[in-house]
Amino acid sequence: MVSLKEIAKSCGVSTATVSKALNNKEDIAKATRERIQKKAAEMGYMLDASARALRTKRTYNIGVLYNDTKNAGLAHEYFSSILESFKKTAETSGYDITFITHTIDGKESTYLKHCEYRSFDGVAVILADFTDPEILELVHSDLPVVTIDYIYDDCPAVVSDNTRGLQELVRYAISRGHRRFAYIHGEMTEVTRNRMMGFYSACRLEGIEIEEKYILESDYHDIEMCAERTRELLAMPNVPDCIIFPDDYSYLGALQVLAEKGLTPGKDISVMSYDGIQLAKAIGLTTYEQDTNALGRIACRRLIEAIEDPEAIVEHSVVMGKLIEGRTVTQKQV
Amino acid sequence: MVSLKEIAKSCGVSTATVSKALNNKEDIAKATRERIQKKAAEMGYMLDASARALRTKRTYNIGVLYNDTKNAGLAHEYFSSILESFKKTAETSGYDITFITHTIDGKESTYLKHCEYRSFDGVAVILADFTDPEILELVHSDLPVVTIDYIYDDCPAVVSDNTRGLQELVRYAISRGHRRFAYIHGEMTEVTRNRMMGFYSACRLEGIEIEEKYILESDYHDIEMCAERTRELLAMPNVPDCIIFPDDYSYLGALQVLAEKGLTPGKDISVMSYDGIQLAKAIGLTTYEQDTNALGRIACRRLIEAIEDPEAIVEHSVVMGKLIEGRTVTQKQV
DNA sequence: ACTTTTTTAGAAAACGCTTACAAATATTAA
DNA sequence: TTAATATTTGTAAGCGTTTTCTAAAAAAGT
Repeated sequence: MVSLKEIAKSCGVSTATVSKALNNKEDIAKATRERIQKKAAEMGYMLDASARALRTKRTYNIGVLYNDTKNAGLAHEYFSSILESFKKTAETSGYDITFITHTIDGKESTYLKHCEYRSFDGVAVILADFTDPEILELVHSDLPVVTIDYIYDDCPAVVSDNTRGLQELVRYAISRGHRRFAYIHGEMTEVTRNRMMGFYSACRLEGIEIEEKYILESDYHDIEMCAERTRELLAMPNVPDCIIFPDDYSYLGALQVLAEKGLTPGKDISVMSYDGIQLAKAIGLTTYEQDTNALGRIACRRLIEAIEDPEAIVEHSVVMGKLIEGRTVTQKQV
Repeated sequence: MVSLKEIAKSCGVSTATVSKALNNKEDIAKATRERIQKKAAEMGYMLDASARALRTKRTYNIGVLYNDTKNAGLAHEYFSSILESFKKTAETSGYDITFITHTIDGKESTYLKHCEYRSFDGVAVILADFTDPEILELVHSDLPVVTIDYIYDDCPAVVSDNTRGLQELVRYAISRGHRRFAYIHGEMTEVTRNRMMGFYSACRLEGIEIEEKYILESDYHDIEMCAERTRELLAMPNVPDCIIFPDDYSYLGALQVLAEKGLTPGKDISVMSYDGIQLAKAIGLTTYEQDTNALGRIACRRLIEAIEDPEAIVEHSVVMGKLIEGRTVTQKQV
């Protein structure tokens, strides 16, 4: 490719001058600047990211980490949708996105090492086992890090208001006359704990008793397991009148089971879930939509702030979602 | 970070020697090599990718391009699932994945420029408007490129056997007694053309007449539009007995419409679609599963071949899918 | 013991860029 | 006009690697 040197030669100036001209530095005459920029464009000049990075210690490259081993990874719409919005925001700020792995040169390594190798300016941890020592190491390094849906005290985080989400769902169902809830929740992560807090507190506030047997653990994004739990639930003597599922996607498992039993959601039984992915809207599922767009955007902004101003105060942002009123919660007569 | 120089000092050798030792070059004594490697590990040395790239012109970084403006982008399970498998393969071969954009430094640019800027070793074009001049420019540059589901003569490609896929679907439905087909297909891309070829040829071979009015154009991944087309179809005087939809996801739109009309798929009417995403399996949809795993893996292998051996012959691989027999195609009495 | 060959290590340049500092030129002040 | 100041350009070093070529040391042949 054509380099600074060639432009310098062609313009009869030094490479320093060319560099300054192309970077719009102030200590260069306007006429020269323009002449050089024009020439550079003509010659099809393109900056070499490696060379600049080597010199400036800035890569304008952000590492994105996810290690959702168990389930869907990228295929999880929640994740991909956050990533998409993160990427867009990064793009307009001049940053690129590279996936973090823990292999370097085909050899096993650690996340942190990989980040050092690539000299990422910062890192976003989006969907991960936040107790993984390798991730802890990364988070506690001096690299700027932002986490999504998990809070470490010392680094910026963007979280969804999971507690409020479940509160709203429960209150909505109560307002439509439901009293006997079941909650099939996801695996016991921080997110789940928050949701359960919302669930219990809303019930208590409304004076509703929760029988423990109606609280079942499943997994996020796991259609099979969710189907199984639903089957268990429906086999109980006193079937609840409203079931809350871990997420929209896993609800698809339940959908089948309900059909088998001849139950129509929104008529014979009420169901709600969480996420608000497109699929949910398509099938009219009542759910709580996470604002993945905001999550990605804000996370990216926070990270870039942290990168560009190391003294920036660590902030934890909470992003509100909204109830999507589908057709799966019946209006009961009182 | 600790650099070659510091290891050199600490070991009392030159940086050249350290470099050779760490790269397992032959012209270094085994004892020194081991001593240096040990020391490097102790000191927590990590290679600097920028420096190496600057010197060697190899970044071990692959650019991935998708520009699915209209619809889902990353959220498309077909895409994310290919990407996931591509990424895994790249990882084990020592390559990282970075998204290609057409902004550099926050300013509009072109895909090709961005690739030059980042010095990608190669590029994968996965989901894109393959007629976009910017993409053509990229593909016809001298960068190694692999395309997925689209073939340019002069660069390696991995494609799904779309023609065969539709043939199998049609033949399956025919074997179960269907004769009156409707096909709501996606927008007119190469993929769609291939699928239609499969559709028409299978019908012809089985001596089945296709009425043009039963062939409707919709979009991939567009629930709304698919619902609308389905509605149109169901309003026709002679409702077809088997409808083929663009893809599993958009079928969700049809699902609603069918329910409205009181039609149960697999009982009152038969439906099939394409992709074989998890969702389809969950709801028992008869579909043709694309082997996204193989698509991603093979694409990555081809690309790395092209990168590492510029003389490698250009190969186009076709990946077979398989029919997923769900519960949405009835068995008719003859 | 002396040459020849092989093995091992180092010196130095280069990759493309930025930047502190010095130098040259133009502008203004006195 | 001359000195002081402001503006513009250039010099050169350095970022962390790799690599070619040279040199020294060790091993092998005579």
